[in-house]
Amino acid sequence: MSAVTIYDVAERAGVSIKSVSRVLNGKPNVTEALRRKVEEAAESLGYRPSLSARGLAGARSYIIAALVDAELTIEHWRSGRGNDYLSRMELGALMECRQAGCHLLIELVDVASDTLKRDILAMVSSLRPDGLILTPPVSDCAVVLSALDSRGVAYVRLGAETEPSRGRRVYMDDHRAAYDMTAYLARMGHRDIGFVVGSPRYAASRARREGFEAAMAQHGLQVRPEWVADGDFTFPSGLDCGLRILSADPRPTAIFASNDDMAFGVIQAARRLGLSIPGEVSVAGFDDAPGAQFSAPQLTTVRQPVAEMAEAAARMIIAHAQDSTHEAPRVREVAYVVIGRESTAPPPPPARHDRP
Amino acid sequence: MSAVTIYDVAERAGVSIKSVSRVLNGKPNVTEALRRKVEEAAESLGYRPSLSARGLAGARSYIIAALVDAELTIEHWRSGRGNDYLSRMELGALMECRQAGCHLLIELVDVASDTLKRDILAMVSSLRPDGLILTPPVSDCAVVLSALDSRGVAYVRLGAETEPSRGRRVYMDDHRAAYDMTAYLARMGHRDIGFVVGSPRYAASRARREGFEAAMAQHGLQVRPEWVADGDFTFPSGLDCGLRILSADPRPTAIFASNDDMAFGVIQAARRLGLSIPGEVSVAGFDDAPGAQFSAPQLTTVRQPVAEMAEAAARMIIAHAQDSTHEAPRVREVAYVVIGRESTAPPPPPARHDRP
DNA sequence: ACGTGCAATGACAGCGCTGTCAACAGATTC
DNA sequence: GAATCTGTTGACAGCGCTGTCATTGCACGT
Repeated sequence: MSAVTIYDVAERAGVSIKSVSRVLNGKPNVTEALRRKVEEAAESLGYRPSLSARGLAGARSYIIAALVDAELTIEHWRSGRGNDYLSRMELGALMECRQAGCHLLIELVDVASDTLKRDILAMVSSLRPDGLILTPPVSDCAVVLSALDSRGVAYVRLGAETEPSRGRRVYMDDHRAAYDMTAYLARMGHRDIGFVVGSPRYAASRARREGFEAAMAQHGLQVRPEWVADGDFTFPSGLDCGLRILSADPRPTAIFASNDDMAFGVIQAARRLGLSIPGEVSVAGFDDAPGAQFSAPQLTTVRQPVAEMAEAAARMIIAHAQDSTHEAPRVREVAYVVIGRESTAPPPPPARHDRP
Repeated sequence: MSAVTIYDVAERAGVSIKSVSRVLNGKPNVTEALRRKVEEAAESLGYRPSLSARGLAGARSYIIAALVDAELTIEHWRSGRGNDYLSRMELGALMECRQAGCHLLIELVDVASDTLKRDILAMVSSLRPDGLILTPPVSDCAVVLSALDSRGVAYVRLGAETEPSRGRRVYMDDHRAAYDMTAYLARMGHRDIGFVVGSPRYAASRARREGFEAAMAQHGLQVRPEWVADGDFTFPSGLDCGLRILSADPRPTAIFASNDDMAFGVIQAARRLGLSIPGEVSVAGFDDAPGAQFSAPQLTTVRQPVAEMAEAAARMIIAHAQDSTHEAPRVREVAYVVIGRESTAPPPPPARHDRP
């Protein structure tokens, strides 16, 4: 009826609870005979140590907490949409936790709160997690980082751009990815390329824009202000920006949006304006959102290996928790993939505006 | 530097730790003066009780664990896709947890494991969660339910169909939803409707098929075996089933797939066979997946309020944890919405096969 | 023979809370 | 005024583990 404790196992195996503890935690200096006895007893009783008791008594809690932006979450919740990034992050983290006998806890953080520092400290002292996985935009929040640093809590910043050498970090090169996508369009023959900027809350937005600009400069192409619009990563903002950019005269032959939702918006805008895609306008996105391969047309985009990033992050935390003396790498870059699909094609023959 | 404990608060407020505990847990029989003193002290120290200590000492753990099918998760992880259902579930659960000061923990469960019962018991005694949210197909797994029942752990079954009166349950009427969607197609004028069955691992698959069949019977329409194919909720299986059904002669004028991913597969199949949608074939899905509104054409589907379901589930658990004597409702049905989009339209004029 | 060193094991305290129960004050009764 | 009750507060044990340190047993050297 009631739960099995370490005392039951110790009694069954005829040893002290300390020995049981040692065996179950893989501590050294245990004879093979003892190990077998304990393992058998534990196995036959279906014993698993209490998370609370371990957390309270020992240095480790076997908990990894993922910090997620509350505002973003509320937004998704209100609109009834899932969060693909978050979901993929969790999958990766879960796979790693499972192996290591850790537990994944999702925690909301309001980075706009003026008690943010307190909130973080309170959360940390309440949970005492083995480590934290910070998702964007939390991973770029200086207040959070300094709060965690002050407590010496291990954390891994996912997709962080600012203060690159602070804490542990697993990231993708957004700058280079945006550069590559822009170059991809340029190689196709596009010279007039528009850009939809992402939300300023995310450091990645800036990196993507700068990557775009760098590629344009590198290819001797001009970034025209009327072909650049500020979105906020949502579909409506993409629609809006798309309408604005495509109403310009002359209009670009390609538009690169900072994420897929906005790219869908741009596609919608083009449709409203009677422009065919990719015939008259090419559109590229970023993220490889779930809809990207079912959209009309299928969307050219950049795929970010979010699950892989989270796995690496969880692994870093677990390695640190198991042996904090052994210095493992604190930074890891993962590879992105530019995925060419139907929404991009060479531009129509230049007939609209003259070039000497 | 180190964490704030209840002792610090008690000292600051000049009271015993027990009084601090009472105030912070909202227990009765505390004078206003004491309450204020304690609250001030706690506030000024930024105190938050240790999860582990509370869990160990008291009856509650302030942990709600969501049980997720491991196989499903691994599948998603391998293919690099997110899990929209899971994501929306979490959003809802998180919103509720946040309010109640609970923490959400995601736990993988392998329902195919032959040590399943042990696994569940071990998990429960290790975590001692206030309650569990069971997601499909775990919510329909009898072994899990009986393991939990034997320990008296509170759980809420999400979208469960079998043994309706067992445990707490939040569900949507899949049968009626499928019925309604079928009726929607019939009202449009379709008489020849195909169906793609979902994975037998999910009880919902059966409910949806039966809803479809009931509606067909009700409308005097015949279910032709060659127009029904067994899928497994994946895109490739949808493609496969789509090809099979649409190659039949005669072929149906509409196909209703048990979920959106398979509907996308059917659309792909139609495209390969040179059939226009919805001109020659109408396609309907189920779930309102993220891609459904960006697909070509936009997909007619059924929307399930997953976040709302999870919210209700979390609320049930919290209510029970706070006061297990007060008997709250144990079953809750939520409303679905049939969303008509571009992928369905009246059938083409009957010219292919005769009817007297 | 005896001491020395080291590996294996156990005794015990204590992590930070909550539950139980006792102590005490003030109000109410006869 | 003593007895009783009610509401408020605190002392203390103990939840199930891990960390520290003591103890044991055994191989080795002299």
